[in-house]
Amino acid sequence: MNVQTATTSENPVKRRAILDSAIRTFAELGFRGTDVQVIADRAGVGKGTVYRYFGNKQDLFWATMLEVFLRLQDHLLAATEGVAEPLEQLRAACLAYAGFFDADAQYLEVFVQDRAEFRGAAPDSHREYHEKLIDHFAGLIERGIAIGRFRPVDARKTVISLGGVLYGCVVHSCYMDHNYSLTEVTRHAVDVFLQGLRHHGEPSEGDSPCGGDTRSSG
Amino acid sequence: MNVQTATTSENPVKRRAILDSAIRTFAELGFRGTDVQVIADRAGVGKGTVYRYFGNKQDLFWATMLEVFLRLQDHLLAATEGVAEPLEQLRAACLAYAGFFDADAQYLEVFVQDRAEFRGAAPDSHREYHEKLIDHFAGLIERGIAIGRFRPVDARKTVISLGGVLYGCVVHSCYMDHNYSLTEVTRHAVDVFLQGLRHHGEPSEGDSPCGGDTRSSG
Amino acid sequence: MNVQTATTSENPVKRRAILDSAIRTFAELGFRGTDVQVIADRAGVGKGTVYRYFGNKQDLFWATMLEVFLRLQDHLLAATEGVAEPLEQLRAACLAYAGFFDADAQYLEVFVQDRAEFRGAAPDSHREYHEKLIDHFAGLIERGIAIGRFRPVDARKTVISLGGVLYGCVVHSCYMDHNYSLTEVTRHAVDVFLQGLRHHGEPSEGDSPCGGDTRSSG
Amino acid sequence: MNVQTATTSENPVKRRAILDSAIRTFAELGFRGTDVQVIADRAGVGKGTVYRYFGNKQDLFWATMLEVFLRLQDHLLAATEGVAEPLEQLRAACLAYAGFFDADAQYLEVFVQDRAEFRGAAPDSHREYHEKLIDHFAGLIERGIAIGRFRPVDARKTVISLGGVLYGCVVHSCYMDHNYSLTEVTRHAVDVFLQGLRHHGEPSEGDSPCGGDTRSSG
DNA sequence: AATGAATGAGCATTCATTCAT
DNA sequence: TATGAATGAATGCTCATTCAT
Repeated sequence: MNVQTATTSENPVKRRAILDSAIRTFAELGFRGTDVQVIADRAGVGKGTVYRYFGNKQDLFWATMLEVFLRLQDHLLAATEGVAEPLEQLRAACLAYAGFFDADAQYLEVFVQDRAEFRGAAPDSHREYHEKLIDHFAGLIERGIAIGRFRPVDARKTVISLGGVLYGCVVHSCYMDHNYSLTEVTRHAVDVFLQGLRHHGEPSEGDSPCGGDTRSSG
Repeated sequence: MNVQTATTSENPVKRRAILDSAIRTFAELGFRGTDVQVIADRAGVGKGTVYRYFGNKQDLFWATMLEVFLRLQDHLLAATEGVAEPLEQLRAACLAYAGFFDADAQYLEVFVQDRAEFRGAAPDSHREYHEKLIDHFAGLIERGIAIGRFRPVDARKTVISLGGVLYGCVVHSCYMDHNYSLTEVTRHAVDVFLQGLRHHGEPSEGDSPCGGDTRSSG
Repeated sequence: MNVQTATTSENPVKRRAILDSAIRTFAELGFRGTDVQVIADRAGVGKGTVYRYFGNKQDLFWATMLEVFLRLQDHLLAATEGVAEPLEQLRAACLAYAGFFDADAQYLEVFVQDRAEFRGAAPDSHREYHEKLIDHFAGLIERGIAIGRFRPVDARKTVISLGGVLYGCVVHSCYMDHNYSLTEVTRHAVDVFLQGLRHHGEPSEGDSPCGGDTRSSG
Repeated sequence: MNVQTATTSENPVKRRAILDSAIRTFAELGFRGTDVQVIADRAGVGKGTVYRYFGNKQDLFWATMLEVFLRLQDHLLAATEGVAEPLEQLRAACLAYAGFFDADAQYLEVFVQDRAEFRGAAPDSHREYHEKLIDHFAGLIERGIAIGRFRPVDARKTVISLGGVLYGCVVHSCYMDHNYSLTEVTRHAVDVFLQGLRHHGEPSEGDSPCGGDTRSSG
């Protein structure tokens, strides 16, 4: 599912090593704070090799960002694979989102750096990946609406809002000394959000209104 | 409501000029990308003066961040002042949040830089401000629960989640080529979220379920 | 006779030290081969100071080149000051030209670097200095023609040719293992050239045809 | 007339391609500014091949320089082949020199780079070529003196001076905004110089004193 | 108190050269 | 023999911070 921009004979092992090193280093030091030499050292290659493979620091960062995005995407799709119910599929994706960043904080910081340094400016190729993922989940919501699970909301706008919700919860979680974990906060937000999305003709398909732990604070 | 760290005689006009210049410059160039000389130039003071007033670049940034936070806080409190209903007060605060950053993108970028560069690490003084604000809105929710407006959720966790929702919507909005404005996306998220927060014994207090434009996409 | 581009308070002593260091270093290592750090070290200032005073390496070089040009110009004008006869004045200037570069080979190499790296491209300000000097000597030749000392040649073209002759002799002198010194070769070329410039109605104003050492090779 | 340093089997076509590419690239970018990769690319060979054929960048440059020198030498000798009169032969050689560089500015820049980067330092083999050429023209002048065409000058010194004159005129020509072409300036210098070389017992062998265009400036 | 000249550590990028294939 | 991937030393320039005036 990954892309290979390799024009000439490139060693995929080295490419991967550099990318892993870049994720780690950009996450740790930030984009501006990262010395490419450090990435090279940690990847076990010469600095020149990094430039051979990725052109310059910015392109290297974008390749890094895309790599993280694709890993996230794989993670999300895998998490929703066996789930049939639209609402439960959505919830599964949301929890997978939280889990992805909770499991590896490096990925989170790469996302943050991307926003801070480039403000969403990215090669068009990246945009297309975003679009596709948005479309995927918008379709999911459309289906949920069609079968009466969701209120008749603007599906696309809802996906984008939900993206903001998820992004904000994981990124913002570092701010509070609260005892709630990243996943906990995100789960709560998702619970409430999905509850707000539900169609009101029927109170609920199960017993609990929106998942059991709404009140429990862990 | 501002803080004065001034040890000796300081000119508040100059202090304010530097702070305004810092907001503008950090927002435009980022923390690492900002040359303190530029801040000084734009403030019309010497570079040494900037260091006299704020010690070093990082402390200057934190002072800048606090200034923005306080302006946001003033804005939020002002927006909720006359509102009686807990839910409507909450909604008003949320919309004020969106409006604050929509009106001046500089504030947004300062927030983003803070997260990217310092990851929530900030002097304890800042923390206290955050805590107070969280407490304020947690109290609001508690009251809403008490009078049967909200479901019996964990108030504090809900405030923190809502903080993430708001932060995420405004910060993430730059990513999509979507036609939705920052405010629009945020309003939608807030609508859904607040709807999910409502107590279900009563369908709604007014006519519209959660604000009129849930479906409209313009 | 030097220019001071100083906009703010600059230390002329430091400026001069940097310029001297730059002449020495560019001459020794060439433009591309020169590390600005070396110039700074030899000048006894920080590298940042060099950039403060001259902006960048190229501008520093041009300032260096202009400095050398102005020193040469001073030298030429001083050498011709007391001489009345146009032809003798011209000869004196030519020998002064050779003497200037013979006395300090650094100047020569700076000229060479300028040609090699910038191919005559230079700020307009430099051009004006060149023009003025050419005009000066063209006027001299015009006068020599008017009083019958020189053949009726194109004065301006002759000055430019003579410039080439002088430049070529001093710059080219390093190529041969010949025993002739830079000055010797140049003097010979000048002798022959000036002889070719003379008006032929009168054999010579003195006894020797064009200077005594035309044949001597020591 | 070319040299073959080839130790083992070398492809002369490739060698020539590299040399042509080197002439073009060194002329365009300068010695230090030239990336050997570019030479290889333009020659259509691998970078390793360039190193196989020429050892290192400096040796490649010297081979390039020698190639240009030999082409110039061929050009000069060809131009003087049918000319009998020593003075006219000399003049023909001088004009051929100007024409050589006027026709292809690349050659000129290679010469300039050689002087700037290596200051005449070159393998002894090169020196021998220079010597031979100097001897050739010195002999010409000796003959001219013997038959009373030239004044009794030091022939060798005169050749070297003339070399400087020619070199200076062509190299220096880029400096002035004057309207004179490289050839024009050189021709004028040569006219005057040769005129100054003439024996004065006889005013002239032809009608014009030193070539027709001494005054014309077009 | 206010200033800005001076500093030098820090970093992105290039390119000559090597050597495994 | 020919190649080009890999390397790391080298260098132009920036900018946070200091301190003499």
